[in-house]
Amino acid sequence: MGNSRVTVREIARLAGVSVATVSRVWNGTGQVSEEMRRRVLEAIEEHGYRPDHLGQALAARRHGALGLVFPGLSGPYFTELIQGFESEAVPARASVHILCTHMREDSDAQVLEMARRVDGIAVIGGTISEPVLLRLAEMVQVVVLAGRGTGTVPSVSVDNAPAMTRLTRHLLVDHGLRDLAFVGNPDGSPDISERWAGFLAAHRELALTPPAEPVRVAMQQPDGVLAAEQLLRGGAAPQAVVCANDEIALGVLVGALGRGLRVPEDLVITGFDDAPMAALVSPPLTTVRQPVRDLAAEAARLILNAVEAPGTAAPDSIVLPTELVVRHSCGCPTGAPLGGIGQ
Amino acid sequence: MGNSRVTVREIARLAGVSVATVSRVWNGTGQVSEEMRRRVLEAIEEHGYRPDHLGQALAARRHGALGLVFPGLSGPYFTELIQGFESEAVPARASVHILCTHMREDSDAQVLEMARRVDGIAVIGGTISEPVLLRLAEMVQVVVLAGRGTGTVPSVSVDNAPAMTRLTRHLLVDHGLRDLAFVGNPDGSPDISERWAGFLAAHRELALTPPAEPVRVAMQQPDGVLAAEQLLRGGAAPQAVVCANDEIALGVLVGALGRGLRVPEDLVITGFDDAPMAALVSPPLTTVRQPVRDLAAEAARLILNAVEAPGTAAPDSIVLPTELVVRHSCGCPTGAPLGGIGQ
DNA sequence: ATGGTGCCTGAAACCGGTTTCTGTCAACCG
DNA sequence: CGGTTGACAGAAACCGGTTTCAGGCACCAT
Repeated sequence: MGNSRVTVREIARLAGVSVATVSRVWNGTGQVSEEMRRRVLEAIEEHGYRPDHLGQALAARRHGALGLVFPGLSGPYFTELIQGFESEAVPARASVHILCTHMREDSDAQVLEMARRVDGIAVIGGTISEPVLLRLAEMVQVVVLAGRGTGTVPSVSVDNAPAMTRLTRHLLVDHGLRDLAFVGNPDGSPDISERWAGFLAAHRELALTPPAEPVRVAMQQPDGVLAAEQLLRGGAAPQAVVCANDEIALGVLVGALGRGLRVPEDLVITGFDDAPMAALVSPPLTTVRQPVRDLAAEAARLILNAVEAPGTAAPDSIVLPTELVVRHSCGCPTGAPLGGIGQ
Repeated sequence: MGNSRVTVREIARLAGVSVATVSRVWNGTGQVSEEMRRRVLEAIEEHGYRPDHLGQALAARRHGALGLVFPGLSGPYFTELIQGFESEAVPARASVHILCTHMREDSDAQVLEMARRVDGIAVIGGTISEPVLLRLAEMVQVVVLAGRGTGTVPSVSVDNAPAMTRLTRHLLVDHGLRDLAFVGNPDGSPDISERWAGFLAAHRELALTPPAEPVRVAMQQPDGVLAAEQLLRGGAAPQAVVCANDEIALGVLVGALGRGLRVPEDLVITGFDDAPMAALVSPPLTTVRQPVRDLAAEAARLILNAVEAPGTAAPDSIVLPTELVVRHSCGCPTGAPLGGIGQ
């Protein structure tokens, strides 16, 4: 019945065997006679013995745990990341530790503290400084998630820049728009930085002048509403608002509709992520689909493999593909065929 | 320089002292002469020694970790929970493990597995069955978060039913509405169950007939869109849609606006949570504010205290207050004073 | 009878810390 | 001078597992 206080030695005593035998029976390693096995299993059963995780971990010099470090938790993007990460970790019997740095100044210490408790860590790009990242990497296996790695540190990310270039080109070329705004803070994360770069690149390749500055706001829906107010306040509203993610886009959409604008007739809006809501709002959102769950799952797999086979060279960085999803908010007719659009 | 491979005994050897002294110096316990302290600190500094967490935890018989168990991760509610929980755990030097059961059938085993790795667990109400909850409680400190406890298991929740009764009464009495629909699955979680109960109670106390059945959908924005389609499809649309949370409400709002309805003129919509977006949509959402972060922080505190002082009797269950937030989506004029409304 | 071979088993070492317990030594007191 | 006290240091036990290593034993071939 009872459970947590009973140890191997206790079980060994009760079964009249050595602790080695108990361990062998429990783990199914080595050779154990049928008689011994029966006696041990009986004692285990009767006292509800389960080996202490700390003891096991100490002996194995492995924590059986993976860490995930965020700047802060917000929106479907991060929840998807967590779940993708978990979907790989849990079957591998690794628990998932999470840490939100919130950009606190003691967050470096906290990340290093986490490193003492896990076998590997996935860090969301832009969350911690490079020196700390490197120190981390000499303690545990590290992967940068949604960002660029650093020499020894591999990364998993998506092809943000090309995707954003395709999307922007679609607006500039196929819809003939000229006055685009970009909403999102490129300094906030590598993802955004690359999307901003892709946005600029599309302008450059067409010899058009992009806006000098993005509208720098955070990544959540309310921030989009804020951005909409800022953009639509003066008379000089842009023709299109290219948003760094869907959440911002949904916020901008709410803000625009709230001011009586028609989308896409009066204002074109695009997002990034293809969040579940993107397809459901009116008008449905033109966006870029990225495999967020896969991204995190891939990161977890990378870490688990490296932990499993420590000798192996640091794995290469991985870039997952994205997909342009054209809906109605860019001005395309609803249900437009996707073929042949934007290159 | 190096770090992770160096142990107490190594440092002891290098400093020419015993391991006991190294431990005393590091922890600042006991009496150590200035000379010894200096030698030890020098060796520690030079080799970048940090005590192994597993060794410490094993000796202390404490993991220094807390667990958080979810059905699945979705929306701002859960991210707020995580962050509230973390805000208490991290300063207490406890790491946070998370587990999404996704209602998998092996989730019981996974929760029990988690119990071997943490000092205490907060379980979101309705996530695991009562027998498992009780088994869990004999292994570690357990708190039910947003749900009712079970005898020995304390809980932290909000006054869902009274709050929903107040909100419903506001619609029935102050706005004279008669045909209300409830969107949300009462079997999905104790929270929703209580809100549905509160909704029914308001009807009962006014001798009115509530709808026989709620519209059973999940808790995210897309589900609200779905519910809107379902409710508004036939000619028999209700006068008001009372949603189990803000996310559903925002989805219903999007769905309703998409069908050309005016809110609140043609359809009244209310939510629950007071999520950030609630105040920003048009019309702003009438809802109930609940202290989600505090809820989780309180749960973490409960666990930490219990772990700190194991002798103490199981703490009482805690019910945090909520607040009715009247905005425009219920039909009240924008910026209406809150005083004197709904009791 | 002797030696070799495999199968089982348990004592002991190990993982990396903390803590108790014993003992030394100097200072202080009568 | 002998005895008490207190500060300090280290040996060893402990936390709860796993794994190595050596030995006992049965069986078989020579």
